[in-house]
Amino acid sequence: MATLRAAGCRITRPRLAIVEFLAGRPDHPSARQIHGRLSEREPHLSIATVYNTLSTLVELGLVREVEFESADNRYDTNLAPHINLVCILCGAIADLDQEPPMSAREIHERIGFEITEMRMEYRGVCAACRARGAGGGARERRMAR
Amino acid sequence: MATLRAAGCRITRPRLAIVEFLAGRPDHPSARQIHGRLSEREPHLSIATVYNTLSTLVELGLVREVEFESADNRYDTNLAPHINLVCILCGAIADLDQEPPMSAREIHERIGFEITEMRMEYRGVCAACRARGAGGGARERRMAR
DNA sequence: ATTTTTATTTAGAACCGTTACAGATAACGC
DNA sequence: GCGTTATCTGTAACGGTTCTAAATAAAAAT
Repeated sequence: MATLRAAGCRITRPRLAIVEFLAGRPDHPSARQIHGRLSEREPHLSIATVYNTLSTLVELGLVREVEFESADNRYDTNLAPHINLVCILCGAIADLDQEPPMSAREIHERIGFEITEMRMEYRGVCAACRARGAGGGARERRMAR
Repeated sequence: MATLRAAGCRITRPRLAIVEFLAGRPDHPSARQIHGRLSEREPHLSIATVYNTLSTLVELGLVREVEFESADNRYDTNLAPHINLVCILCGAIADLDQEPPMSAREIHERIGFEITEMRMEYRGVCAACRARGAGGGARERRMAR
């Protein structure tokens, strides 16, 4: 919020709602999820505003946009290096703090590629879904998308 | 090709063209790139056929579909664990063989998450683009998408 | 306080990669 | 060759995201 103000952004009702919503969640909600949830108390909130706000948050470095296969983009407030554990059954995304397997500096020295962003993603079945006895049928997998 | 036949798939002209095209490329072409290139000699090749064929190749485990941010999906014939180096200027994608930072077994033991797929992606500027003196302007970056 | 400025919001259309569909085509088994 | 049916083609539909123009409201100026 302070960062927004410092950047010369106006503090508006939709922005407050979206930032508050993001602050209270450890998972990685999608634009659609944010819009769906907030619509209950902000009936006129436009999906375009959600995208606009997320985009300024990304520009300010407060949030990271992450694209997943066959699913909506997710918005991640954990900016430290970590692995995204994506459950292919329920769609939940959890973080696992972990350094990347090769540092940006090492890659730069070895092949001259200059890293600006690193990402690690593991897909599979989360503990909850396994406990629930979900065998991993195609139907459930489709549902999670 | 043998795998296709073994799976009971018919060997058709479009399939031959697409498999041959993929075999001769170390990069990760997108469906659109494949279609664009092959259209020169196969003028009636439909984009739908490219997607269909890629999808069966993925099912047979011959190719991996990889989704990238702000870009078409790419189809990767390197099935070993590796890092994808994505150039944000020219869009090139290179592989860097590298074991993942934490094994599937270790994650399973620690938090009960069962891995089916791992992915590592580093984004940045490739050596060629840096040599070319591309400062990294917003215009070039937009072009690469 | 009121007015002015202009960033932001809204609703809806446009966009674009991908997928679904229906009819036409052509591999493969006989 | 012939028939069966998987596959292909062209096009429409889909869905998440982005764009646009008009309306609104936050902050600055008066």
